[in-house]
Amino acid sequence: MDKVYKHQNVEKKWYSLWEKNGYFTPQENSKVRPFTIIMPPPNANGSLHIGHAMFLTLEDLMTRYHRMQGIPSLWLPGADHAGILTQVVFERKLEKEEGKSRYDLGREEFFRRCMEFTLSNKKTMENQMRAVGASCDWERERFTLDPKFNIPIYTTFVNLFNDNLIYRAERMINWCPRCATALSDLEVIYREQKDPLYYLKYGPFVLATVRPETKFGDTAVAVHPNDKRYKKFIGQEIEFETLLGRAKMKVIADTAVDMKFGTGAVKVTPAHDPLDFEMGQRHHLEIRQVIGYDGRLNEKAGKYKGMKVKEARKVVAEDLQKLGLLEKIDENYIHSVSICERCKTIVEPMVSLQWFVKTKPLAQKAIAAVKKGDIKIIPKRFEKNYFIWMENIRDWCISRQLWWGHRLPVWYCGTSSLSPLQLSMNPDLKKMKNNGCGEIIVDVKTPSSCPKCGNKELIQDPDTLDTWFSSGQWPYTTLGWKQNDEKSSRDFNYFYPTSVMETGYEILFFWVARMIMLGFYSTGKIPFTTVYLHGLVRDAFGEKMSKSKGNVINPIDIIGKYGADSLRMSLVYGTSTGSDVKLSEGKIQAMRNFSNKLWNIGRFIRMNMDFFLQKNVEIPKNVPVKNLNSDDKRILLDLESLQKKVTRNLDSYQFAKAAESLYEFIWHELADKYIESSKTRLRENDRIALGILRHTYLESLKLLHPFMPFITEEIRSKIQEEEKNPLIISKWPNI
RNA sequence: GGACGCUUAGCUCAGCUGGUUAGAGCGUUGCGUUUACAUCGCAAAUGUCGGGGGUUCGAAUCCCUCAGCGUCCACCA
Repeated sequence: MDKVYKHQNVEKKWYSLWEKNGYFTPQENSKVRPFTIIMPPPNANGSLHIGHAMFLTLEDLMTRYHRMQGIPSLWLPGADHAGILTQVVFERKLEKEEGKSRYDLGREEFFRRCMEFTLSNKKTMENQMRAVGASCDWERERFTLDPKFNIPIYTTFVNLFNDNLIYRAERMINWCPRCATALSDLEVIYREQKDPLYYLKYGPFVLATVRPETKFGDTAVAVHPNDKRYKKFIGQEIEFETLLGRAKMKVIADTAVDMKFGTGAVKVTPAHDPLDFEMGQRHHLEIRQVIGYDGRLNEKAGKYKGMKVKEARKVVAEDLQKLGLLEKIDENYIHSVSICERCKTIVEPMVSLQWFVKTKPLAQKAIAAVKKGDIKIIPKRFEKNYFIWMENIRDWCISRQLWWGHRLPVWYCGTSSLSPLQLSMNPDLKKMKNNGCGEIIVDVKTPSSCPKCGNKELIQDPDTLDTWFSSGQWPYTTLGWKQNDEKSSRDFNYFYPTSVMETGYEILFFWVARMIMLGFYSTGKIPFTTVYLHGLVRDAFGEKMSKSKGNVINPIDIIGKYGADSLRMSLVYGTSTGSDVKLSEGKIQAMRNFSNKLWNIGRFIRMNMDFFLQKNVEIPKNVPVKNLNSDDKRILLDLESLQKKVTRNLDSYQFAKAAESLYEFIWHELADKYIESSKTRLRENDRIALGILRHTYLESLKLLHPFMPFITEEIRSKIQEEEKNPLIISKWPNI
């Protein structure tokens, strides 16, 4: 054995041995309830980052622990096509490397290239997951955009539609002009910034707005019904000067108006503001769209047509000033603007015909499942977040004008049913002659003809589904729901509902909440019984890791330098559930040192075993029961309490505590104390000392194996030749 | 605006249901190489446990309050 542990020589060797021997594939046993984790599928548009290493470590740890307990344990790996994110990443790459846009390639070619890109990333990531030591069942590996998932995903869509839980409607949505798609509320983030607040003269009123460029879409002025200042105007029509000549506008009263803000009177632009849209609905106001989907003003803005929003804002304000219609500007107004989560472009609220999931009825059951305790969220404090969000949930816009994703299972008979947006974005469809009756067909299978008029030339909705609509069904689609083959239904019946959903707290709403809603809806069962949430991995100073800050710790580099075991241990040790983890190279080094300590204990034992062999002293295979001295008794007692502690901690998801106890025991009890005190005894060929030492060490290796699988496997093979089974399938101590 | 979390040694954090001199790792300082390991061992130093108030025989630990930091949610023109 080398003086220093060299992970480079051992990690690959053990991984391929485990994989080749099929240890990752559970042996089904109808008498035992399995342990199942569905891996949160990493987005296949880059390579493995430290966040992935985090969940891989935790999930592997749980899987290995249960596997060693003799429970059929399935950890099902996968990859996510990650709709909008991958499209954005790939579009950037295309622009950078070839100077092309997606429109240059055309839809089919773009999809094909994007698939090529995704599959190649996916392959890289799979090997990187192997390097971390992930003992997942590759035979059951899944990919969200695999065509075989079309049927289950479409089935859910069709069922929801038939139950009136999916509907198509013209609603206010978030529009990203850069990505050219609608976004759900969750895909929008807010950024605080300072913008001028303009006070505009509207006849007898002065109105405050940050968006003078939308004034061409104004269809009313609103005041609070109790506002004494404006009471006399309510219900009247005022006439006043504008940039495009004289205009008339109704004055409405609505309680949504805050009397204390600005002048207490507000311009109402139903087409471009969510609050105004709602007011518009209540007062039956015209929705006058003045900003196009390209982020530019349209013909309704007269001479300002074609200007981008930002430019128009400036010019309009200047022109208003010239005409004396601008009373004042508050330059220090701070408010939050909504931006696209993926490309950081400012999002335009727009009224658009899209598809929505009616979430309230789905949320009720999902809330109840957690309230009743059928699903447990760890740490518990996140339950409150979950409840608050679920109780205030809004309908979910699931149609995207992207090319990368699942097409909607919706067909139109003729072009008349397509939305104006879809027609403008798809020139081919616009060119088509409208030769249908307008029927809308929602079906799992592509319909051959219109059931109403028999037309055979149906048009599939060009939109794609929100990526979370498919990943929200991940726990049951991966296990073969609606796959109609024997193995799939066996898997579904045996492994579903799954045991633990382990993921980052940042996707509790995006993903976990939707899985609970859709899982319940589609299968009538909860998708998992426990949700375990881990924190974000940050740098040593608590800063978020990012390429621009240069503080990124790349797990693959770390594995090359210190080994996967050190990385894994450093992601578990000294952390607390659901809290962010601070990681530094120093911490990883500390764990590498621990690996080396562990290695040298093994080396010390091996060395003594060799001395015994040379001297023809029999090496004890079992723990001697007689003639134990106080050191022996003490270490055995400590070992027993360690076994209990680690088991208890793992059962209660206290992984850090388990790791810390192991570290403490192995280094400071076994190495520092027991080994030191046994040295003289070993020199005198004391078989008891070697027997206890070896036994204690081998038992510790078992307990440590889920945390540090490679080194434990390697050392055990060196000091326990008589055992043919590797540690990965060894028996966890019965306590 | 609402919710949640954090504030304990130079740094990163344990201290759960209140009870002897407040702990660990890293770092610092001193000493050390006998059958493993210098990626090591032994030893030492360092804290009015964010401020204030309360409950209690007793509080880092429970309650109230203030402050700072962080995160999430929300349609503040």
